[in-house]
Amino acid sequence: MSRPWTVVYMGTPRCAADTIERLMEGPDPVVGVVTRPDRPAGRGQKTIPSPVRLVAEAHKIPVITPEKIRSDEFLGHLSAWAPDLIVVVAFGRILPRSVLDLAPQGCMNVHYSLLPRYRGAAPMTWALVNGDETSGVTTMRLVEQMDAGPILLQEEVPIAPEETSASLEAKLSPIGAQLLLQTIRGLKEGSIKDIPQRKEEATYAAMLKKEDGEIDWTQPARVIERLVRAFSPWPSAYTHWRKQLLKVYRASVMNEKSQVPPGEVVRADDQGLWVNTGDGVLNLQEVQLENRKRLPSSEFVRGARIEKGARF
RNA sequence: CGCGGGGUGGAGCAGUCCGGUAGCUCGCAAGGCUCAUAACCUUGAGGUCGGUGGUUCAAAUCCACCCCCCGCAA
Repeated sequence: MSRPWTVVYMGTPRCAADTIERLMEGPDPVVGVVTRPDRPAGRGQKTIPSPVRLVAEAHKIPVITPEKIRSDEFLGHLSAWAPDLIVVVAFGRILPRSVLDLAPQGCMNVHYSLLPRYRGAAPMTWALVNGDETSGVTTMRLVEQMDAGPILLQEEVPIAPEETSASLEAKLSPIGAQLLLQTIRGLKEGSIKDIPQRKEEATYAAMLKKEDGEIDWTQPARVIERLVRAFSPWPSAYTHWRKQLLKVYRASVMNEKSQVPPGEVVRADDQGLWVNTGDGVLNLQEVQLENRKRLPSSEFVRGARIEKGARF
């Protein structure tokens, strides 16, 4: 096999952290890491380092957290590291031409969808919202246009019936890491060739907005159930009850119809919280009222004194 | 100093404003009923009301500080 490639890694969240750990088990040394600056997070604006930063520091790899991607300072750092290859996983920033062209082997990206479908920030979530039966992971070369570069390798992964964004991410993350190693190996061997994306088949997975999680009770039960799964655990599907936010973490479609208006409680007992929708009854199985703990709905019902006829 | 809500038998909650017998829906135990049951009836056990200090004849309740949990925001 040919000589190792030095790699600079860019990424931020949990799945990117898992991936760099796997990458470091491979033959190619990670010589530098770029991640988002520590941000105030959680209550009391405590500053939290990104998951990728924690991993990098634990392995004593140099880390930079540039505020500006388009700066000479940033380019200077990258050049000093002189990477053969730049790997980008869920970094959350668009890279300029100058960065894309910096490494001899270019920039490679791991994306959690079967491109060209679901280009963009939240591919797994939107695949679940749409009720897709499969998702997947793609490695590709980065180009200036977001997620539009040539595909290197791709692996399809089935979506389980009760899949949530959290479970799908946990599933795709190691597969992506594996695919990344495989891609690098293949590129060295010359066994992989670029496959241009069919841009006419491209779809876009927009960044999630909180309001996207608001439940429209006139929708079919199965559509709402998918929304609940897709937005679990973040940003979560929600509705309102007595002027308070009620998050819904788990729901299941009941084989039952009701004549009451959509959003009305059909039944509330130790079997859960049954609510009518546009086309049938949905059982909210796990909920969380504002300021309270996340609970099985049977327990929520006990304390909240919510009854048949209540409206969301 | 980002904003806000909460901690009450094993679970989920009410009671706190206006201090005075520890309450609700469940769970648990025993007994009853029943062909039978996760159903129903009766009875019972189980609590230093997050902690410490203060005010008071008297504190779950009022005051001060501390610990823990959560929603918003990011």
